[in-house]
Amino acid sequence: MAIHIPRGTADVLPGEVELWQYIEQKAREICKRYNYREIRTPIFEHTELFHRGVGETTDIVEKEMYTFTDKGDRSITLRPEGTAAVVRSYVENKMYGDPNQPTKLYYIGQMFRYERPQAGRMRQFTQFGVEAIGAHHPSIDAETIALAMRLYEELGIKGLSLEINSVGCSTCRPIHREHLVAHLEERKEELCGDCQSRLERNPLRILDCKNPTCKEITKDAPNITEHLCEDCSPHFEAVKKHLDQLGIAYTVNPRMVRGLDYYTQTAFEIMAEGFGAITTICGGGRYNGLVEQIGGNDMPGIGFAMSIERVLLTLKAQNIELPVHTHLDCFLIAMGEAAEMKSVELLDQLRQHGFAADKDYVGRKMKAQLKAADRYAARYVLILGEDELNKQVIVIKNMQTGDQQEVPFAEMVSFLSAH
RNA sequence: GCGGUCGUGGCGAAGUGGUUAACGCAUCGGAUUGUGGCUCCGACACUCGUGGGUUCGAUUCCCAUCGAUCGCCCCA
Repeated sequence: MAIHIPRGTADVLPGEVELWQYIEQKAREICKRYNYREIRTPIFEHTELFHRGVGETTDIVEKEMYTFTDKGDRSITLRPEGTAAVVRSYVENKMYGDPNQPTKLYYIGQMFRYERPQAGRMRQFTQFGVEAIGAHHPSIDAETIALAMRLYEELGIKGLSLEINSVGCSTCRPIHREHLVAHLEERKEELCGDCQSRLERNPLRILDCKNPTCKEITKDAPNITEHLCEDCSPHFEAVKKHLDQLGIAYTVNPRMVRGLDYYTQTAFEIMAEGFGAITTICGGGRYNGLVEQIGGNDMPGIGFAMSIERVLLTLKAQNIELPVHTHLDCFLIAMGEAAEMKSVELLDQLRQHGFAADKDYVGRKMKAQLKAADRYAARYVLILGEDELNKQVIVIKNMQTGDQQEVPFAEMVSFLSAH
């Protein structure tokens, strides 16, 4: 029996991988312009990192992690997200000591979460993420949001919408939490089962529940934005002003609560019209307590992550063709054994001069070889038979025009370079 | 973790409790001894997801399982 790919994973095959490369290249480009530099951290980390970083009560930590014990009896976890690891590295490598602050980093890499797969949700998926650590200024909040939005725009994605919120900080959140719990306690019995348990553990999340009854109950519940403290409130206002200045449209969604515990103040999501039930293609926010949580000093940070898979699904749903071209410059056809021998030398020459070139390896007839050249979208077919070999020339055929001419071996490369 | 739909050649897709399981695309060959994209002809290939059950007989019916896919939850 054949062995099957594990559930929730996918092979990226030639034909599609070019799209990945294009998006990754675009992401790297834009990061360069915004002065973010790449960081590569391990695929696995000590489990403890995510417990402390992401939060004990989150779904990710509670039920979605790939955790195992290694041969040294360490608890290891395949990273479910990128931020905790980047922050760990920031602290471990003392990046706060670098005079260039904030530390602006980006990553592109595989993440792992044990979930039921569906459109846009895989067990192994790829995130492009950005982190700016060491600055509290609202302009950096706006900048990270802008970076994501500009990338989508440059890829041609339409129907983008940005939702923002402030989830407060350790000063204002407890106050809001009190108000919220007091409001919800009155109708506790009517809440859905999930929300009843959330009431004690993470009441903020009830605001985000999709259950109609819960929605009704939370309709006039106090919003966090009403309780923002003297630090958070002006910060949020300033972030909005900066977005206005950048001409980036947004809506404030006071109900948006992100599912990772480390978020403080700014939280945002970018949605796109597209595929299936999932519309969020980017999520992020500020995490001012995280560096300390992971053992560093008191440093603020902000970042986002987007799934390349979801970007691809969105592009596909919107019928957007990325400008990726796969073609061959030259396809060599040799007739007869002597010509075949010479042709491998010529083929190697072409490759050394930078041409993408190939030949037939399975003994096809000339007609079939021309068809193969067509399939490879070859610009030129080079034909070498007995006659040509004797005359030390090769026939170069332009596949678009059909024109062909004999060119001496010595002039083959310069002829092709000139065309 | 819960629910819906679905598993037949490389791909797409019919179909039946009973000898050789349609067809289309693709591939290879020929028409056209060394010239592609069109046309015609021919050829090739299938454990009918896996395991078990019912039956004289199962790809078909039943059960289980695995997988795919979509949705819920959650998230990117």
